[in-house]
Amino acid sequence: MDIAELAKASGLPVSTLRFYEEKGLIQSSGRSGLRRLFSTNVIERLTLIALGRNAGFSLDEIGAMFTPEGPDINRTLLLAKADELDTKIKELTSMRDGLRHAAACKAPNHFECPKFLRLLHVAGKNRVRQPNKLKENKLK
Amino acid sequence: MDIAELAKASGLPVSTLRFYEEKGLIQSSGRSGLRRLFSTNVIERLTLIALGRNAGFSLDEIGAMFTPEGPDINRTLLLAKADELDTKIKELTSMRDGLRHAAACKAPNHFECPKFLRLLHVAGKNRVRQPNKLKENKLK
DNA sequence: ATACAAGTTCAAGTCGACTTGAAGTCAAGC
DNA sequence: GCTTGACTTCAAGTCGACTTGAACTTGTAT
Repeated sequence: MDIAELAKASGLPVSTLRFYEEKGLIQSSGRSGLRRLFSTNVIERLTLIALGRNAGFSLDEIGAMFTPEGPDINRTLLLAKADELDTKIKELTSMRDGLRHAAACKAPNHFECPKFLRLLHVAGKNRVRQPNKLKENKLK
Repeated sequence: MDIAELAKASGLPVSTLRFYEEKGLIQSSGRSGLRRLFSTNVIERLTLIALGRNAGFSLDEIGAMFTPEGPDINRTLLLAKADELDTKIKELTSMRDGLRHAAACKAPNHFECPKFLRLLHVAGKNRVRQPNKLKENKLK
């Protein structure tokens, strides 16, 4: 399929697809004239990239998980990333509970509520920078 | 306390603290000459900001959760954010399972493994941009 | 043959979240 | 009274992840 079809199928702008190809995250299976041709499996790959981004991994990190540079360097990396996710899941869970509690709490301000403060101190490590919202493109 | 102490206590660079103050995310309780003075409760606030960032919220979103602009606009917002987190937690969980499986799987490549593909398709929405790692500053 | 929509390249621009640099202020120690 | 070091402001720079624009090529449709 051509780049427009892939864009449609993946929900990503063509500019992003070209950008990802340049970065080596996906590859076109050939050209018809100038035009890139993609096989359908890149859709899966794009989904995986989206998942990784959503999980907070950078494009470079995602790229590293794809390419099997060594024998099982990759395997180790994947497990390390899975562990990172475990940590993050715990953090998000306390954050979520904290928000729910904050919304329900009677205390004049949350910093006076002991329950909130407890939640707040449970998490309190492993901070990661991460800005920028995607502007409305759903995959699938 | 002065800005250097706060930096030490929070693990954040002073440049970040000034930046956050400019953005209205924290406030100094006064000045001694030119120098900002902070009360210790900003540490809690900074922890909260860190948590929010880690959860994928932008500084503006975090700011919105703090300021009680209306009567219970805030409450609604907090609950909405909590729901976003629920979604994200589910996604991260499948991602984590996917990674663990991928690390263990015998299939020649993961796209040929049905279990992996199933996991892959379970999540597949709600993508969010988010780059940039923090360069080693632990809070607390 | 000719237009045109959709593809292409490459350079430059944008956005959020900070960081860095230049230039100035000021209390404390010599 | 002068240096020093920690603070200050304000403008500009950086980084990742894309997006946009200008200029060019090409396969179909008239």
